[in-house]
Amino acid sequence: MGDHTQNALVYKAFCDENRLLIIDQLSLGERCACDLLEKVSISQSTLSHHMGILLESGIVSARKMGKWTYYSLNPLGCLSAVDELKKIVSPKESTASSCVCE
Amino acid sequence: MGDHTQNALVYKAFCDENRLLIIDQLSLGERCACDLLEKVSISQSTLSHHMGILLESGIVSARKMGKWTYYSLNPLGCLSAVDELKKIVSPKESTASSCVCE
DNA sequence: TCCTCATATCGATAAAGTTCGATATGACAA
DNA sequence: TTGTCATATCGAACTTTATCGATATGAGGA
Repeated sequence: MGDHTQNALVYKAFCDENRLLIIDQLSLGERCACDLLEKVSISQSTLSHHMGILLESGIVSARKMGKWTYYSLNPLGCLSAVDELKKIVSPKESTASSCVCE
Repeated sequence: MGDHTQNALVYKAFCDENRLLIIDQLSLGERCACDLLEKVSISQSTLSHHMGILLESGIVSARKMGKWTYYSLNPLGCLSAVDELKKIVSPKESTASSCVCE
């Protein structure tokens, strides 16, 4: 089976409402932190914390340009998150039903 | 955009290693709680707690038969989790790039 | 009815996560 | 070099989550 430690990190991106709001914004295109800060009502340090988690999950990339940091969805990371989820929930061949109840 | 409160609940299913182990087992077929307990090294009360979260996320269903409870992946819930994730990370038409940095 | 067994719920504790204000860092501009 | 601005990091408060043992619930069997 897959790497649970890594997968747990990936799907952590999607289980906080503020991170889902941030992802909403990034799905509209690349955004700098100051833009995200305007759309989501959290402090600058909290935003930075969430961006760290999103980067760690691999679904977001960052690009630094002078003073600014631009964030965007990472197409490969997103594809991989969806594909892996598909695998996680897909029925698999089992050698035997292990249930011995009854 | 989607319902962030609900989505956060759905993806919570996938961001804990023990829940991913439980899902692994259920992807092999329906299992009763006693089977799951043998495969995942947690206490009975902890398992029950995780099963509650998995049921709430909609990706697992429960079926009671006498003393036993049988758990299985809910195909509709799983499909919906994958489809919704696809939507969440898919690029969307934006009326305008809001980034006004420089 | 009474006992046993499978699972859920309760109450407590410890670990992890979210949030903030304050401060550090590092880039550009004067 | 000095100041300003964008972002990251730190430290603390608070909330949520994971975990456990103990107990409750509820079904089946004796």
